[in-house]
Amino acid sequence: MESINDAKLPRGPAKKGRKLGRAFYARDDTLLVARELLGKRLVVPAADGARVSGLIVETEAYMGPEDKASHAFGGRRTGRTEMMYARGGTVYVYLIYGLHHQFNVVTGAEGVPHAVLVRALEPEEGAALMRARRGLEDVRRLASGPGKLCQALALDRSYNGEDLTRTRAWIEDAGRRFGPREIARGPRVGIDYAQEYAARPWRFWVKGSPFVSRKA
DNA sequence: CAGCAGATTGACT
DNA sequence: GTCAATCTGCTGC
Repeated sequence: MESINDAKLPRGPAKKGRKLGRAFYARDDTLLVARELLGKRLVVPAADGARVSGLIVETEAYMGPEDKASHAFGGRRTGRTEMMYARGGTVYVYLIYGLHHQFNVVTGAEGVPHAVLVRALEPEEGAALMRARRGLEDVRRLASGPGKLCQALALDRSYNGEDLTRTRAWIEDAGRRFGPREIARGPRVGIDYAQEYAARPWRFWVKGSPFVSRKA
């Protein structure tokens, strides 16, 4: 039986501006995908076709059904979490605290409920539109949190189930590569209830970036 | 800067 | 009814 993880990534150096393909997301090492998403560019075209984008500077890995912090812990399947079981490269967006959206990238093979939460962006294209949507000027605060970046890029539940290899939203190589010394890792945010999983260092961020949701 | 209340929907960890 | 992968605006140091 052929595994989806046998899929090969494009050989040679990653090409700047190239949209990431299925093979990037479909790997079963979700922690690796979370790390490698740092420095990639999340792009969401606006209604007029203008690009609104930012470099990913902070991510978190969620790995159900083992991970007590995951919505898919214990194999839970509900209307909300169903998309976590889709194949890698699928978008999982949900509403939290009744008002904030959270943008996740599903990883692994279909049936494996792993995902990476994108927690912060360094704004690039469309900063003016982001400022208007966020109602503030400071570029460091436009997308420095999972709820903030969804507001800045106008990501809502209509993106749930979207395919990142298509055109409604995607992630592309930005020609940025961070080595181990440029990446920090630590416990995930807001999951104190997750017992032994609360301390797992499954949050990754670009060391020293002023665009992350928190420095430590 | 820290601490906290409030907003408000989905799931029951 | 309670709490959640959050954020803002307020109070008070």
